[in-house]
Amino acid sequence: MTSISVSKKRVLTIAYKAFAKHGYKALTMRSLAAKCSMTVSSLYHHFPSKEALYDEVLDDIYKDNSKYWQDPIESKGGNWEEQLKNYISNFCHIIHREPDFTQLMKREQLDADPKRMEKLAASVLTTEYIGFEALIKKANPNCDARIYVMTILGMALHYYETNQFRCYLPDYSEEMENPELVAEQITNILIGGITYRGDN
Amino acid sequence: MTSISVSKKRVLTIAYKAFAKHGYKALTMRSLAAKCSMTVSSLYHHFPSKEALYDEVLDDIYKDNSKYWQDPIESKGGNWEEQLKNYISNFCHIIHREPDFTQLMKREQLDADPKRMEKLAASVLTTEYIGFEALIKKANPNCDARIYVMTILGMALHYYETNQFRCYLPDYSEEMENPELVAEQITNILIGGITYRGDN
DNA sequence: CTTAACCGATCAGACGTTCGGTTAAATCTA
DNA sequence: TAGATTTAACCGAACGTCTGATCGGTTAAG
Repeated sequence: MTSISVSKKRVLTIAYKAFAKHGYKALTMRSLAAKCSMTVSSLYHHFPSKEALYDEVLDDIYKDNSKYWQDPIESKGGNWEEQLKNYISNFCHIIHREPDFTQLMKREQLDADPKRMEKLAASVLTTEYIGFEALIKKANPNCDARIYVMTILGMALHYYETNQFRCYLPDYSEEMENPELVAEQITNILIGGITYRGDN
Repeated sequence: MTSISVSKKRVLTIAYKAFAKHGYKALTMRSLAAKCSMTVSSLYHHFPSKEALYDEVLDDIYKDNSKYWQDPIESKGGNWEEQLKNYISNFCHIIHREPDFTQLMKREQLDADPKRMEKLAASVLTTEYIGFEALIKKANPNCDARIYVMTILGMALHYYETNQFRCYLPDYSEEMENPELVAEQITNILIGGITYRGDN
């Protein structure tokens, strides 16, 4: 079991960002090679094909990013309000810090290749999903937790997915990117609805 | 001022769905021509270039879809709870009915061309955005309405953006696609938080 | 002397685009 | 109204370029 070479790891890192930015089809092996300061043939020394390279990128980031979600909800104790607050705050910080991940996942969803969808669901989102669903059920055992989970995650995800064009909307300001602020607004809604005022 | 020809309109309709499904780069003029049952040269009779064709598609759907959002929030009267309920229900029905629109807009956001972002913000979302922001401010004058609007719209948008892979998650069922059900769950959260029970 | 890493040159096919036609309906003119 | 001319819609064949991929090398470390 030989460990992964340094330069191969470097290609994977650069390809990760490039695929996220341009998409699979729009990123060519030539432009990727240029970004890596090597030739196309060198890329093919490390990877048998463009698709295999892309798959390795996905495997890599699924492995890297799954650990973010492993932070167990129960670990810090507290009632469900505090656990929810921590969870949302953590979630907002991660997707704010890792825009490439969010972008690439969204491209995956749009292209919707069945095999890759299955992989995505199995590797990243089931652990993430199940833990958060349990928390929701604790807060409200009678709700449809499947729908609650997806819509709630969508609050943060969609918010940061629109950061490229949000600046064209009225009343934009820099502070709107602050994950702590966003997490607080979302948590307020989740705890008491849109009329809720955080300082009770 | 000659009106648009039938076959050109037909191309625009087919291209709309195809661009939404595959993205700009992945959809070739040859495959589009095949979908339209014509040759590539015939496409170039109607449009000067692929990019011009794509721009016309965008102009077309911006015009077509902006009327959906014109349904004024105030029109049906009622307090803010009822207006919110109507708004969310309408929103969920639209994005459930028009998956191509949601998909293409998401691709636009990912590619994030500045000029197209500006156009998107100006043509579709400002009217939509301003009306909904006013409703949010009516419900809670002290909240950060800019963040509330984006996160709340994200609940429905992200939910239906994930419909291609949601079926791989645990406990999936067909009824989860029903826009009336989804709208109800979202409205419950917005009115009273995740612990709220609709039947008060 | 094996091996990993890299390179330049090159391939076949796909790509956006152009060109010179053909057809049939619409419009104009005698 | 009959014939001439224009126009919109379409097509097949080709152009130059870009694309993913291959091949036969070179270099340097183990």
